[in-house]
Amino acid sequence: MHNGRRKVTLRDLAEATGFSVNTVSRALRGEKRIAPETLQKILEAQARMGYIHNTLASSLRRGYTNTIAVILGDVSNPHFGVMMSEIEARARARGYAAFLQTTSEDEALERAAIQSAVNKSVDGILICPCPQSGQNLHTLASLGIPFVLVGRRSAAVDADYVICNDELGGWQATRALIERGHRRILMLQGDPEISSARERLAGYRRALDEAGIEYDPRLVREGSVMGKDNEALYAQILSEDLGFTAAFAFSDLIAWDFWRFLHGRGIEVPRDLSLVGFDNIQSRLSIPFGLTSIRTYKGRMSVEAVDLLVRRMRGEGDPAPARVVIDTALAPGETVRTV
Amino acid sequence: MHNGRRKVTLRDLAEATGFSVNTVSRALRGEKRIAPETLQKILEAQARMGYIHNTLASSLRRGYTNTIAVILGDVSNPHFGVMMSEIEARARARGYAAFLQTTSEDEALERAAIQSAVNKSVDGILICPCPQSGQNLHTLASLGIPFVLVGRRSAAVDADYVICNDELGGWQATRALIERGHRRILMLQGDPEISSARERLAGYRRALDEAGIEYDPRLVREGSVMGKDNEALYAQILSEDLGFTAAFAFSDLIAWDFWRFLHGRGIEVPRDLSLVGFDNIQSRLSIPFGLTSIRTYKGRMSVEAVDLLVRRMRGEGDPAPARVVIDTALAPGETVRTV
DNA sequence: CCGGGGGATGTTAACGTTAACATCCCCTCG
DNA sequence: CGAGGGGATGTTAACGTTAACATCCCCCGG
Repeated sequence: MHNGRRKVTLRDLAEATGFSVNTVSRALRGEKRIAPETLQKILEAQARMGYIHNTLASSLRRGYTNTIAVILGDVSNPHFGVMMSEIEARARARGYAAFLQTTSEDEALERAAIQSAVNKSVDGILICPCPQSGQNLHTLASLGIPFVLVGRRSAAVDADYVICNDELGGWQATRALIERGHRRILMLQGDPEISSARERLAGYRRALDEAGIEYDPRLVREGSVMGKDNEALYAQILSEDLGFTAAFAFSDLIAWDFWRFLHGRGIEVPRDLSLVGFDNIQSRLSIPFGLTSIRTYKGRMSVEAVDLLVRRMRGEGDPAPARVVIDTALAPGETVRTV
Repeated sequence: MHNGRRKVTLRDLAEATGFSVNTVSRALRGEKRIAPETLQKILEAQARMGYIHNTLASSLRRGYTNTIAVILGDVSNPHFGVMMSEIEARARARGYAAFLQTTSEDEALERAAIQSAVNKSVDGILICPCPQSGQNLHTLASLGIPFVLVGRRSAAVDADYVICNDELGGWQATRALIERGHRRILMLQGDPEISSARERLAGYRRALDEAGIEYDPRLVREGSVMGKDNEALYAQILSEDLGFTAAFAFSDLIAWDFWRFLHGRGIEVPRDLSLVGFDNIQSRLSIPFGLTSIRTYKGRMSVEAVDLLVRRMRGEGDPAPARVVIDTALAPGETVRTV
């Protein structure tokens, strides 16, 4: 039992073993030119004295940290929770620690998160940009630190990105409803400031076009990405008598919110309204009454994003921005009814 | 636009403005004894040259990092996702960055996570100990770095903890079933190596006792905490003809797994079996067919845990270990049927 | 027998910041 | 008018590690 009073440093080990600080450092890092018995003495002293390597000092001297920052909106959303989990695992496998920062989809918090990551000298950043993040990304790009956009892209910077095929997903969701006879489909679009919201809408429109259904802009409604405080919006929508028989929500979270709201008004899913979400966050939670959704391959996206970032940090690979788009798939559930 | 070629340091600012490094440092930190025009010149140079404060060097010199590590099993579980989100927000409000590390409920990964956190000189640690983590906690305690257990406690160390009242939760869940006429209640206990599993079982037994129902150990089954690979267990349980009409699962995640398994065997919830989970992860996802569960107050737990840790890091407060237990509540759902 | 090569270790400086201490100057008060 | 005080700034060393370079010694080959 050590009385954690003062930290044990390389110098302490050096004094205890009679070797120089440098020799101790090299021994602990596993360099070759060390006599076996020297190594043994040093390792023994390390264990006995409870030496702990100081990554701060090491990183300062070496100039890199083997750490990446992961900047996401909100890990309380299982979609991001799973993404974080997968990213962390992949990063660890590639020798990097992953540092989570959350933005609550707020531009100022995102700016602070980037700032903090850069201050900490992370070697690279994975970021799912929040709405209005153009300036932040612009700043980030000017810093010269490698970064990869995950889940959303941005017109503000010509940067690497790894996203799912949102246009396809939007098409698949809408198509699933059209095939069951729906022709007036509400779209809870989320925030059109983010690319995935715009592209899912594009897929929605393409599906309508292909089916010869006229696009009605009154059926497309914007809302907050995190789904907070959307009740007024839902009430407004119901009051307008738009005649829709189905809804496609930007995310499962928003779909649940809407579902709960409808239930409170006596409107049942799928009896009175069919519903499709996005992200398939119930992949693990899947239950017999599951929400029909669009599956995104979070594991593949995470691996691609981490590996791409690792290549950038190492200066390997094609210098042109990589654009990785991973197709989505329909995740059948029980919330779509034939009309 | 700067060509991020080389980092701009205090020395560069000093040379550019003609002041000493120390003056620049003090100016940027907002110390008082700085002439207004000096401050202005320095701030201008900072903006112009794109100076970025190096937290590594600063922390090394100052001896603290204003960072805490949060060590959890698995953020892909919304329960932990929400906890992380709440902890991060509270930590930020108290002036600390929160660093997430995940263990996958594995003792070796937990050890690595603690090691990594300590290497990074975090000022404190919040940890939800995995099964078999006794030795890890013991090591951690010997290091003298402040830490607080969150969500689970441990017999291995007499440390601060903030947990929910698992015994009460277990009682509430079981009681809810008993009140609806159930007398043979399966308990999917999870891993009895963790305190919450043991205490929820204690609550289960107390509820049975109070109702005069005999305890049948065959109805209590252990399983993996993360719920992975429990299918064989579920099959085994069904094959035993135990005559239970209800089940109480260690967590919502395990409840969902079991539910899905049952559905695959043609057994419907709640028609054929009533089901109660724990954690109420659907608080946000709540739907008309929601799982009956036990609500844990994750926001309060997070605030208590962070605030307690902050007190420890500052050396304030009662030196005796704090034991914070926050009561749970029944979260009514649709998965309990009267028999 | 001597030069050279290479393995083992030591010496020194540097990473970028901060804190303690020193200095300088000007203004005020006795 | 001189001592003293305090504001503004500079000098120096240190945080703990690592890398470049230097040194020493032993052994081998010519």
